Amino acid sequence: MSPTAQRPDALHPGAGGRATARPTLEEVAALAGVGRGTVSRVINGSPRVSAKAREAVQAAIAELGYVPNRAARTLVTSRTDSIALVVPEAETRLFSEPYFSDIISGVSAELAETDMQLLLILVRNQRERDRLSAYLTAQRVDGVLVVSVHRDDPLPGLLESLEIPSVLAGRRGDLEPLSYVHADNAGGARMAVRHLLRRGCSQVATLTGPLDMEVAQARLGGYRRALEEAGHAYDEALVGLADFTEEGGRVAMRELLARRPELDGVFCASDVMAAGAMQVLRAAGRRIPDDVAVIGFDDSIVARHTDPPMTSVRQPIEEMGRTMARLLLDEIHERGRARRQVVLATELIVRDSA
Amino acid sequence: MSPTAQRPDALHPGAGGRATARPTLEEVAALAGVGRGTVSRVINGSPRVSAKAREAVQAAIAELGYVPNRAARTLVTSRTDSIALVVPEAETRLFSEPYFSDIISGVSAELAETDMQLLLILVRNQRERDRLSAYLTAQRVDGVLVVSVHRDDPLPGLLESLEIPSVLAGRRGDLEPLSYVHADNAGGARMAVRHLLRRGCSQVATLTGPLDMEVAQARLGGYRRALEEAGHAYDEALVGLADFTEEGGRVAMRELLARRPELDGVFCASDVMAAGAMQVLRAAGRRIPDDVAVIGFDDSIVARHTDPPMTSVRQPIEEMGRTMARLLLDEIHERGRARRQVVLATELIVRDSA
DNA sequence: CTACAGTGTGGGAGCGCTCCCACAGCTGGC
DNA sequence: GCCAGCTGTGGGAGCGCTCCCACACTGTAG
Repeated sequence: MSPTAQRPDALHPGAGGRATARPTLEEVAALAGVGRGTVSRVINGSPRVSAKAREAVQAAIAELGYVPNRAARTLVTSRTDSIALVVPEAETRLFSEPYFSDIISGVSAELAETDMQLLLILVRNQRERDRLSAYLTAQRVDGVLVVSVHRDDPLPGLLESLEIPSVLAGRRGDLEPLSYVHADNAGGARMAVRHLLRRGCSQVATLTGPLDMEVAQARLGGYRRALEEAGHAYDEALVGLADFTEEGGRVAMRELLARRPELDGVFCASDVMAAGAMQVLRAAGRRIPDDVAVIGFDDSIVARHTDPPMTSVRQPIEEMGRTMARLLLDEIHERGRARRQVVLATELIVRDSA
Repeated sequence: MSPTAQRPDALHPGAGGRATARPTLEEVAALAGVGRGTVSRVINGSPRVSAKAREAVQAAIAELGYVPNRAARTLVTSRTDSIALVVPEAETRLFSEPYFSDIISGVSAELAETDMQLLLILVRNQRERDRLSAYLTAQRVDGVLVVSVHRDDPLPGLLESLEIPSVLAGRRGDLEPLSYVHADNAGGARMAVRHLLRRGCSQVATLTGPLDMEVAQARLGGYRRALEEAGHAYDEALVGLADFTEEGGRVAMRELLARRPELDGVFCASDVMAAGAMQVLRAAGRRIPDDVAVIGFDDSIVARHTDPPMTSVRQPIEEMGRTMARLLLDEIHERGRARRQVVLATELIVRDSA
């Protein structure tokens, strides 16, 4: 709420040549020769309207080009018919490209069947976080989708206490109380590492994401699991802590190479990290995949353009978006039902880098 | 407006354990010992309130955790304090990655200073186009931003006739009546082609975008201009019609190579097309840049990951987003003012492909 | 015939705000 | 002492809907 200069043109109410005032429900009723209640019933699909009245109303609506005023409806129903997709912006940068837009695609595909409108809200600093809190508190949406969650993010807690229907992409931990959809990160990582081992790699390293994110933890967990299953000892020196970014991948790869020059395989928890790692490896004179095999995660557009094209773990991102939307709609329509939690399968896309 | 089952839980009004009802302005007034008008004035930053009253009101607001009900405000002011960013989804796919999210970044950075909320609306088919029309007609936003426009897109026309403040990213043609922001596409293309010529290329081809888009036309125009300035004849056989996509780039490149095997430079109107073209060139045994120099457009993430890294024309996408938002806010606040049209400079980022 | 359920309907009340009119209190000039 | 001109204030009216009660009008049963 900015404290000043809210209405720069308060002197000219309705000025500016805005098109003629929109017809109201009252006018439709008058034209159709019925009462307001009947028009409302027709608009909202109530069955208790005679065919004759319904036709008269529909004709009047068509003639006047009537469109209901949502604010008025919201005021009385306190439904808004819109849901928010909240994106911690730092995240957008990291996951970059397709992840973000594929989620949106999926969500909006699912919403297409509905009257729900999708709102996008970016949050990248404290100021915007506060604005969001106010926004949510003002009940301006019927539900919230949150893309990617850090363990210490206050937002899910806020959503919980506000009792706003919400679905997370990913989760904070095993005991996530909110609904969520996520990919089988551990399984995908395990698959990737097994692929490397099967290929004959004996010194498999990994580049992780930020470990305050459950995704990153899960992928690291899958890596460990695959090694253990194959009887390899877990070697901390083979674990490079990074942050999902390309630059982070480069830095961590360099350190890894210094610590364990003999490594012959790297599982990276994101494609862009893998791309960074591949640059470093090539600069160090390693051939890919002959000297070092590399696998990424996400199967993003980057994976298809590296040299050589990158083997990567695909997660069904658009499907995740669809599922999130579906769960959220369920939760909105039947308040108080149990939380819903869905895990979707991942898949290894084999190209030339491993 | 779905005609059925609008209110699945009409039987349990207020059921579901939603948190206690939000306080209203009336309650704030009662607690502060003032009238509704005074509270409203405080909230809206009117100067005509005594310090004493203001403090009392602010204390009451804090105590009750009062947040104004936007629907009620919208109902009376017919301001919504939100603007829509409309994305023709097909477009998203093409421009893919950073373009889209950078625009959003810019817009939302500019909006951060404001009370305006950003809504994202995807339109990918006729059904969604209709929904959007209804949405806009219902005046649910104060203004509209449209990302990338085809010459025959009905949306700008609709915006014009609805007299909704709006700003386009790009334009339909020279005589665009709506406000717009776009990059200097012709200039960027010209720069790129001049770079190729200066490098010694004598047979410079181009891959275009879909020519029903002004962007594509402008980039082609810049290509022609640079050739003419250098005294080269315009050779239609060197122009490959494509569609901004990678696959389109591959196909067009193959045809180009068949028609003019002697070509030694290619200016591509998008990075992904350039990436596709590079694959085809390499498959045909041409070395890049030695045999054929390649330049892309957008300087997207793809450009940094091709082999060799791609020279590309950068447009200041985030800045475009900021500017669009700024123009739109201006237009919203001072209705009836002239349309605003801004062109931002492009820049050639030289890497190894040319 | 009256009683009674079941339909379809009209319209009052009210959602939570902003707008604006009326008015109280307080100067200061004549 | 009065009147004008300020401030600051309270609260009525009304934005365009939905909800729901009351009521007319069927028909069928008692």
